[in-house]
Amino acid sequence: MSIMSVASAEKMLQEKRTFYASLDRALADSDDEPDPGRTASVKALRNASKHHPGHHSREVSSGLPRSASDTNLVKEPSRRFNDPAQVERPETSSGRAPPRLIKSATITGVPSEIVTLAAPVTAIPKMPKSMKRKRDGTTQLVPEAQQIFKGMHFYFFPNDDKNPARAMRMMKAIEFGATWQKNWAPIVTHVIVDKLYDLATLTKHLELSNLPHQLIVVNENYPSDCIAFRTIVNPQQKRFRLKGDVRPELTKLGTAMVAASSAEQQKSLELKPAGRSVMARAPESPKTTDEAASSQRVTVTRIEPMPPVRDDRNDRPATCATEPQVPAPNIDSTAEFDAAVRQAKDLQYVPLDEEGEDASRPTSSEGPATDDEEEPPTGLIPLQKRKAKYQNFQDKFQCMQKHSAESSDGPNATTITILQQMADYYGKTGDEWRIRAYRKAIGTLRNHPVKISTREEALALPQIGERLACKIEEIATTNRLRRLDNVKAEPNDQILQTFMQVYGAGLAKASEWVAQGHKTLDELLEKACLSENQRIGIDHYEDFNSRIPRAEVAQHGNFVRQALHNIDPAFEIIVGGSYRRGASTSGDIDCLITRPDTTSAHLRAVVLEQLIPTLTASGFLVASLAATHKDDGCKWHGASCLPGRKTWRRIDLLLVPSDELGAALIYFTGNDIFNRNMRLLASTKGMRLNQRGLYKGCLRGHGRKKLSEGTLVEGRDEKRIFELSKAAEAVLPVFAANWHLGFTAFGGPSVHFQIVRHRNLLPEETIGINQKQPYQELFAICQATPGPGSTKMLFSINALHSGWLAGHLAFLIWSLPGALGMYGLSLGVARIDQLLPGPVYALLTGLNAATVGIIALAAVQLAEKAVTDRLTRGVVLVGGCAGMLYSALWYFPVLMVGAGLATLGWDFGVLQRSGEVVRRALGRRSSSEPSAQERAREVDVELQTASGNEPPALQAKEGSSSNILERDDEPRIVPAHIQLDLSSWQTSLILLTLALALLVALLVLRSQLPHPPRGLSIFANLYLGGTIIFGGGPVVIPLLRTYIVAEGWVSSRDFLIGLAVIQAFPGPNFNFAVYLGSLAALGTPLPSAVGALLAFVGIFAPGILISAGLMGVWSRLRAQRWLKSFLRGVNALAVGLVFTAVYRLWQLGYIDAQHSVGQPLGSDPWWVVVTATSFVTGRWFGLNAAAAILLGGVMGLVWYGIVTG
DNA sequence: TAGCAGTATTG
DNA sequence: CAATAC
DNA sequence: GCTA
Ligand SMILES: O=c1ccn([C@H]2C[C@H](O)[C@@H](COP(=O)(O)OP(=O)(O)OP(=O)(O)O)O2)c(=O)[nH]1
Ligand SMILES: [Mg+2]
Repeated sequence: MSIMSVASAEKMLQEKRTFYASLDRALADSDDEPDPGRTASVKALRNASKHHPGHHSREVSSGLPRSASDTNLVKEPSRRFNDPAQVERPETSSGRAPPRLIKSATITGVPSEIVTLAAPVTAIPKMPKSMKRKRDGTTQLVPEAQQIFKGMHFYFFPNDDKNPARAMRMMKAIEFGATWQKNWAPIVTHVIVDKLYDLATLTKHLELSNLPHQLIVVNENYPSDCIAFRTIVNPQQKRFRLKGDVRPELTKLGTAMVAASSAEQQKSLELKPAGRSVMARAPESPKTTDEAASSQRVTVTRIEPMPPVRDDRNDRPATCATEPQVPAPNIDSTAEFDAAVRQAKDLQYVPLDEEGEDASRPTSSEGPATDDEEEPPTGLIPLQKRKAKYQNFQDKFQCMQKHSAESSDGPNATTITILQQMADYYGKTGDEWRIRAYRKAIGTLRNHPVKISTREEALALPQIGERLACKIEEIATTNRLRRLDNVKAEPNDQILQTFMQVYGAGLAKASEWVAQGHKTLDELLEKACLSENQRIGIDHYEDFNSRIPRAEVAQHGNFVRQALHNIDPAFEIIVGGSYRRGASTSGDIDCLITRPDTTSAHLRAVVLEQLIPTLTASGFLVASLAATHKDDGCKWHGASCLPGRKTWRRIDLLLVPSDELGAALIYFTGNDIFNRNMRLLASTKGMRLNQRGLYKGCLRGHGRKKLSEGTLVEGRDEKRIFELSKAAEAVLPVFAANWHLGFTAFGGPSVHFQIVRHRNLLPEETIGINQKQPYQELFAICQATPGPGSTKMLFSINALHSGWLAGHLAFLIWSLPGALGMYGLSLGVARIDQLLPGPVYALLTGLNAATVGIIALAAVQLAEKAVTDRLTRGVVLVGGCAGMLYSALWYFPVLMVGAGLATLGWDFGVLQRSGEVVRRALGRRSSSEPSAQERAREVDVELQTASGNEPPALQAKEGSSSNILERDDEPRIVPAHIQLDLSSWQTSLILLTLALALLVALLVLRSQLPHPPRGLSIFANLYLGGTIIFGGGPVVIPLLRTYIVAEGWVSSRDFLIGLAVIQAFPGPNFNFAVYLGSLAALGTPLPSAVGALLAFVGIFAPGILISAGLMGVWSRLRAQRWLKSFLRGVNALAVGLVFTAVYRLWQLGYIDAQHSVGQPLGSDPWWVVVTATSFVTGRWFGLNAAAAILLGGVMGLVWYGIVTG
């Protein structure tokens, strides 16, 4: 049976492969080129191109791919006479029809002469500014066969060439055979509308009430896509639709045709029309690349291996960006924060073999490490700047990618590299947003532990939609992507690429240059019109595009610092940017200049009038590229050059008044993506983050903000409170703030946290360190271990910075007040016993009802954010049900482990099914021991088919927690003192063993003693609870109920009273244990204080022990997929238990004088109202938890008043 | 169907 | 204002 | 190109 399922799965895969293959063939056919023929022509072309270099260059200068002409040479001459002439392209939909259709139409079409007659010669866009057509002022058309727009008449809107980009498009369109109709005429077949305009504007402009139905109206993407794919693509695609175009998709007539002709693509991958097959144009590519390479003056700089600390490497390889989401009280908060941090910090570089890999890493020539920035695969660094950042170097090595990539990174490495290349392609021409989408998708793929090979799997992942999913499937099954093949080897691309890397030139300028026919930088220097900065940029192209070794960055920094100190020693300078992030090489030197208690005016005065002149005079500053002149300006960009050296370096100075330092540090430490994510996060919280501060009350109607409010930033008085480490200063208020904001809003505070941390912590931690990394790891650890997250975080940070003692101290300060309060409460409750006055019952019931609402809210949010794939949802369900149906001491750990194993088994099953990698290992297993593994797999497959289209997709959404960081992988240099070497692995081992031993000992002891003393039992139970509670907060409740109430130590009513109160108490929810411990000691010889203490220690110890222990070995563990997989299940189950808590509390929340046991809240509709109110206000009205609960209390009292009065 | 970070400098 | 940059 |  299982075998069958496997077989069928395999068969499906096979089918897919053949399907793609046939698709290929089909496309090839449509190109009139049978496969073998294609290959042959390729060869021919190669030769041809070798023999006619001159020809090529000329072609290039016309701004279109040489390939055009090349292809033409070899391509069937038959093409020559069949010219489109689609003046009256039949069915109007012809334009919408995919390539093949058009081609056939073409053949039977009217001869081109007619067209020409009918359609006046095209108008010629005048290229912007300096752009002069080299040859005879006429646009050079591509060879006829390539003139995909032949017979088409374009009307642009706006129909002028003022905008260079548009002018560019016009030219291109003309080169490819279209005409530009300067005036509106019936002959127009296509209207190309700029993105900015909508349909209404267009129709108004044309004074047509409704457009001719055969007229094709598309946005500016259309011509470029057509050109990119060398074919007429379906203009109906959404991405070509303009704003406000709500017209029905297709005319009736068109529908049929499109449907028929594009069936294949639709069905397959919705590949956008894949155009001609790659090969058609392959020939020129060799030439191009050579040429480009030489023209590029690429400095092939060898990267300084910059052997950062060795041990550092070992320790941080990687980081799995994606920690299992752990439910935590501050749901969004930790998650989002974590996400942002991750994003910013590099997470996952996961060498398979850490040690071995490290050694060779910097230059490891084989590994297109898929990664960017500082790790060019071969020792050569194609220069690249920020803009080019995502670019890959291995275009040429695609064939090799598979292997190297596959082995060097996650299971989806291959897919990722290819997607990267797609992104690169779009990066150049396409819209930035698409790139953003690709980046995000790549990010989630990277974090995904399991190979994604089907559309459905992919679809289930966040940031991956229909279209990317299709692409992913294609890549996974064929290992390539047709579109990419088409796009590659676009000859001008290389040049464009080169041009775009000159400082001061971007896409627009570079395109312009290319269109003018420039091919080399030198040529630009002579002939093109350049801005001042661009000239410098070209003069120092190599300089500016080389990465700067870390040491040199520091030297530049010191140089500036010294000069500054000569002027005024109170100035501080911090080298930011990638340097501060710990990169081993930087693209520039980012200097942040500040001075305590100084205004920006003063800073500016000093820097601009003294520092810069001085440095310039001394020959250090050699160029000024952008300088502030305005009063509020605060930055200076230029170039510097160390004495005795000749390479110029880009240097940026940022002047920062002291009260903006925190925000400025965030900004300048960056990683641009991190910044963008932080800012996005801020905006979702109704705030605004920029380099000066964090503002709130930011309204965004359609575009802008209104209220800017005081900076929430500054560290302020929290310092007074805690004399501990700076970290404590930074962190505690955050958690405090977090509390106030309730457990649903960490967003603000997390931003706050960042700022405060930068401000207080960093300046003294010296420059040049990456401080985020360790924190990020701490978060990961705290999330992945049981116990209260925030508490562990606090403890760890302090321990890290100031030693164990400080860690404990901080922990006590954080949790003790609440614990004492709870203890006090327990005494009160114990005394009062049954004698509560009526209003108190009402109050408590109100609190309970509201708490239920809040917990339900938490449960829902957790479920939504942390659990997203089928399996874990199932686990949540199981957990919830299982928790409701039964509960016992042993039960929860078993459930947890079971859930962990389930996800583990699932992941393995999936791996096995789709990844050839694991197959053998598992196969071996299944043959000898068919049961377990095999069965698991079988279930998978069945589930999959049964559920139709939505198979596993593991560990998807990661919520915000994991993946914001799409690009992250700068190697980092982290100073030893800030690393997580807090514990060596020996220490770790000891701590972990201790935690485990204690657990075992307690349980054994307790079960062995016939009458275990209450104290021991309390401690044992809570210790056990502390060991298995992941995520704290709500999760703690059902467990404590079982472990304390079910034992009969504390009454249900008292439990509820405590629960209601703890919600409004500061400190961790785990303090609830103190209360319970105290009460549990009642009626035994044990003093209640001891009971409380035991409970306190018992509940906190395991978490602290484990997380402390893990710190030393975390970096090794995190890379383990199985661990992530396991934790995923555990966490999901924990979420399920939260639902259980909702149910149980609901059943018992109604306390009154008549009953000693709580009644269901449903017994009086009012409590339902209260619960609903707290849920709704918490969820949709942004009311924080504490407030919602208090509101519940008030409502309870109101009820009492009404009922009794 | 709009949104995707938020600014600063240049020409 | 658009382009480029951080 | 994804999300809401
Ligand atoms: O679009 C951007 C670009 C940069 N920055 C911030 C973050 C970045 O860290 C800092 C410095 O920019 P730079 O271009 O120098 O990047 P970097 O992070 O220092 O990398 P490198 O200089 O190594 O290229 O400015 C942004 O906020 N947005
Ligand atoms: Mg930099």
